[in-house]
Amino acid sequence: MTQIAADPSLPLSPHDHRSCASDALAHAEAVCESRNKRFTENRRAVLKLLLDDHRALGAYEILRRFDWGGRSRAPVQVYRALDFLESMGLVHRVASSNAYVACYRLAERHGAVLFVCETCGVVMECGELNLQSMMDKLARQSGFTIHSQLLEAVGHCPSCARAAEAVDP
Amino acid sequence: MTQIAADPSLPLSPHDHRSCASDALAHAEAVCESRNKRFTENRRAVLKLLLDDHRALGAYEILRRFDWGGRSRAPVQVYRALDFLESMGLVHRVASSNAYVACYRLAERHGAVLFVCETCGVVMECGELNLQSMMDKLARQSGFTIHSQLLEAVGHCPSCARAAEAVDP
DNA sequence: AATAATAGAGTTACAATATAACATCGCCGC
DNA sequence: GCGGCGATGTTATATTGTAACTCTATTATT
Repeated sequence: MTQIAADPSLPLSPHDHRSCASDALAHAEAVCESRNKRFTENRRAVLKLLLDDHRALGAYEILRRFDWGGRSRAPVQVYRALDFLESMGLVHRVASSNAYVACYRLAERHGAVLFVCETCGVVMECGELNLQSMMDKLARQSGFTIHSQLLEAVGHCPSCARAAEAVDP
Repeated sequence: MTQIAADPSLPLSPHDHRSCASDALAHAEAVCESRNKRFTENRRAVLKLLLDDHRALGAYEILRRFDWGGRSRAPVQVYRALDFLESMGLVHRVASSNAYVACYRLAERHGAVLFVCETCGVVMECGELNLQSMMDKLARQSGFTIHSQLLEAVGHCPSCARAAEAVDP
């Protein structure tokens, strides 16, 4: 299994996105293989759409872009693929905008800290485990048992922040 | 302005909820007063419903419980009140369940770390600022500017955790 | 290869959540 | 009183997410 830890600021810096996306796709394939799950055409197609860039897409945006080839447009299909991909740790749900973003951290199933730019929509993902363990610690102090965490911040990515600065200094 | 920092595990421990709720209501009144905002009947009524206990309610659950007195049932009204209350820091939105919970930390406008029990629905709120500043720090390292944070954990409160243990050890 | 078991796809219909747009009301300062 | 403005009331609609059921494809078993 590949175990490449992507630079968190990857989406913000210029890079060869074609290989970035194809690596992630190959990784997805490997992950499914290793867990005896089927990486079907629908699942692949949805992931591919999300891998187009480092932005989050809503389920209905995916629905629109999806090639239905004569079949009837059904949100269910998209949600099923998304649920599967999320359970495999290949995409993350962005709760603050009801959207989904491909995961480029080619590591095992994991939580994520997401930074979402409210202007351009780019999503930066950090693997910062300290936050997650602090959350765990906090929970344990009160007897809480955590099943899943949600860590997001909404704001401006560096370039949109500069642009906003320029307009409203 | 009152500045009482509630014990984060308040919702989990037996307490005089009547006074707990009425304190929060009085606080809300004071907050609005001090910021020259009107604490109208609709806003008060929605907050009162949320103050019934330490659980989150969906907007449509509030809609159902709301006393409309002849007026037509409109989600908009509920959302408007919720938006206002949230902007005043009197309620928090629980993104993981599209719901809203009253805030019992009688302090100035603030973010929150929410622990949500997926069994009984109780919401525990922590004022842990370390998490928030860690998030800020992480953001700054990548040039991100944060406007708002979303910190939630879903799991089991102590008593539901014990119950789950008993069933499935 | 035939067959049973199961996971996924396809389809229709619908539930749940949230907002747009616009008219009207009521409070506050003048 | 009146003008401005924030809040309410109303209708309609947009957006997001599931239920329920059938059918097909893949895999395991014989």
